[in-house]
Amino acid sequence: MRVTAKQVAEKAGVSLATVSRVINRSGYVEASVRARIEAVMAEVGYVPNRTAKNLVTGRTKTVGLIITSLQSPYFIRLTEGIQDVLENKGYHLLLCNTKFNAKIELENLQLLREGMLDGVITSTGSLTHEVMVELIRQHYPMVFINRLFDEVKNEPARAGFVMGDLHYAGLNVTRHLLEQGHRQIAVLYGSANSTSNILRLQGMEKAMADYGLRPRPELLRCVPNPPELSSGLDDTEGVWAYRETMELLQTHPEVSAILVFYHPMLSGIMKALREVGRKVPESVSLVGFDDFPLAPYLDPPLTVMGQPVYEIGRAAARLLVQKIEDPTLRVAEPIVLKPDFTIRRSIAPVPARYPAMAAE
Amino acid sequence: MRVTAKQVAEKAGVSLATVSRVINRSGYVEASVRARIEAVMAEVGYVPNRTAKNLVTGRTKTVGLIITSLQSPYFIRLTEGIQDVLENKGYHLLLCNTKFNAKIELENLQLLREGMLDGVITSTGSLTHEVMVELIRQHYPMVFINRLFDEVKNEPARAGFVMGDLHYAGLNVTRHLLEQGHRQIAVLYGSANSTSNILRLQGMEKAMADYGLRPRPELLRCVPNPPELSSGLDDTEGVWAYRETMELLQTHPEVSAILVFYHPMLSGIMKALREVGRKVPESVSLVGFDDFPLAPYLDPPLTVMGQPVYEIGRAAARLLVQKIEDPTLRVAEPIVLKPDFTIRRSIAPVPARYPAMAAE
DNA sequence: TGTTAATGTGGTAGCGCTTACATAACGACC
DNA sequence: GGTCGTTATGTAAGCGCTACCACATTAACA
Repeated sequence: MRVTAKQVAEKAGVSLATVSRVINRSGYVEASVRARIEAVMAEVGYVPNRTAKNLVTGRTKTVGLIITSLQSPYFIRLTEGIQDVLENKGYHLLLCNTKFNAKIELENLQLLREGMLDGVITSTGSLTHEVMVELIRQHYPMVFINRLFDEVKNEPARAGFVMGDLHYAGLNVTRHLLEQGHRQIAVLYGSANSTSNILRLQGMEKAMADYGLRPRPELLRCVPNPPELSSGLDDTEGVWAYRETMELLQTHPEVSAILVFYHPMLSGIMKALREVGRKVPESVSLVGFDDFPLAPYLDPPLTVMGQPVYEIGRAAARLLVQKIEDPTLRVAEPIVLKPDFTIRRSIAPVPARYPAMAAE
Repeated sequence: MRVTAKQVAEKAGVSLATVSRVINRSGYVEASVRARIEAVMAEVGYVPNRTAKNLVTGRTKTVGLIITSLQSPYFIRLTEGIQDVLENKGYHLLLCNTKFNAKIELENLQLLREGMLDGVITSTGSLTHEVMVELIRQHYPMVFINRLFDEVKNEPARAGFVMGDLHYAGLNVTRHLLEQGHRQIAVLYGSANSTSNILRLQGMEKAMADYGLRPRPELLRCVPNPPELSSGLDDTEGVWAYRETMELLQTHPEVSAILVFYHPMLSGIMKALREVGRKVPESVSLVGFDDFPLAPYLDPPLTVMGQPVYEIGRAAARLLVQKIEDPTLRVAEPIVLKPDFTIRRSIAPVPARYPAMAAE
């Protein structure tokens, strides 16, 4: 039924080894023999079995990418960067979309242990922290995006790290808002305890500290637990964000600016703002993190603090492939890329008629 | 170094077969023996090798998804639907983003032949038509989204088809515009000769025919050739769409409505409209195909003709898994799902002051 | 002529697992 | 007591390929 290399060998009157050499262009094969074998392969429609090859080489030329959502332009652009690199290095991408569900994430990490993946790139939060540390210690090729592991900082490992300078990002956005008179700054983020959000929040704290202020914990809102989220509903994250924003605005109408750390929440936030009649930017300023093509065409055009996401993706993929192909390569310093601030119309100074927003 | 099932067997004092039975929960194993084996597995940190299993079973529990872009909310939502189903059936997703590059598409289809994929779902255009037909004839499990193959219509095959009713979609949008007085309707689409675009255009033709009109070919604009596109540039499709739209508006200022078949073009189109001072919807109406969370928050809120994309994805994945697991299952009628029209503010009647737009 | 290196080909041992198939013990049942 | 079905375990034949080693031939050069 399916033709094997052995059958090709018999039909061409050569050994299996020679056929293998032709397939992989390895070793020496006389031109005429190669031609004969290739003719036979074409004639019988031979296709090599990749699974068998994977078994004997111990490689699959496949890497896993673990993200939490496909609705975020950040993950999308990241994926594009990664894929563009993988593609021209001959690797394939197995996509795992966790929707903040640790079980799904663990199942896909298991594929790394099971030898189905040569390596993994993760850009998720802290749900599977211990397992990650364990895998790093076992020297599996992994690259983490916007995430660090203090536990293994000084251990030899094949793990790599690529980051945007998120502390700087949080600091700059906050400073910009403070300069415009904002004091009641709210944050909506997707994942508690994720390195990226922690860094951004620390940047924010720093900027506020420079003004002798501190963020108000009740204005920092996070995504709910996974089971609630992964419902397959259209715009799940938006629906949640809508509820959270409504609650926020009703209990804290003094909020004068909102930082959106996680873009899938944007639709819900804007819906809530509309419903309660808070115009952007006249009555509330809005800043997104990470730019996307339609940001300039929103109403109003969205100001964003962006990372060079595509480049981050490329760097991550390059690093991972390096680490896969050279097992001796050990951890280097994290690769850090600078963010860029794109100011559009969704930010405005605090209006004088709302003193509560400027109150400290 | 890595522990194998054989080593586990030795250490537990049983045969390899029994270990395999424990791993797969197949056949009979005495409770005490099972416990002993499991204890050994835990002790030595045994992880089964998936590649070896794949080789002997001839299955990988992995399916490929081929799309043309990640920047389209259509593909994103489709992917989510597919993944949600695959996940709970224990399958994994290998993602192939072709960016209209036939070479990339072919390489990934090859994985199907090579046994690395159990099946494939495609949602792309016509670049690899012959190969698809060949694969269908060879009874590989495949599901096509918004695409039909007349050549194999009456042949037994494992191929499946899932579609939105795109003819109906094109017809309805066009009719709606005609009713508002529009006559010079332009279309910007991503892929020439793709079944979905052909169906939408046929729907459009039908609607116009009802008015005694026909679409003007010079107003129907398609994406350029692949090499031009796949540049890794930020918002590649948008940049192209910008150029195309500028050209369109300059040579045909009488255009009063634009249908956008491919969402990644939207940013470029809106940029062009802004630059030439064509306000939406006052001086030009805009309709997108397929809804997305931020559509209501664009300026102006975008009217869209949407498909139930998530459901299409789910149906496709279910069908594919069925066909993988039951090789005798043969082609059924295409699954067709109805679209839904969401009218927002980006459409308006043709203004009386622009007679050219209403001219036939 | 002998020595060495380069070229070309075959044999075959696995990679780590699943899966017949064989075997055997044990009740149950007539 | 013989036949059967059920439970439980082992033996071994591969799945289709790569990669190592052995061997043969030729070319190159002192």
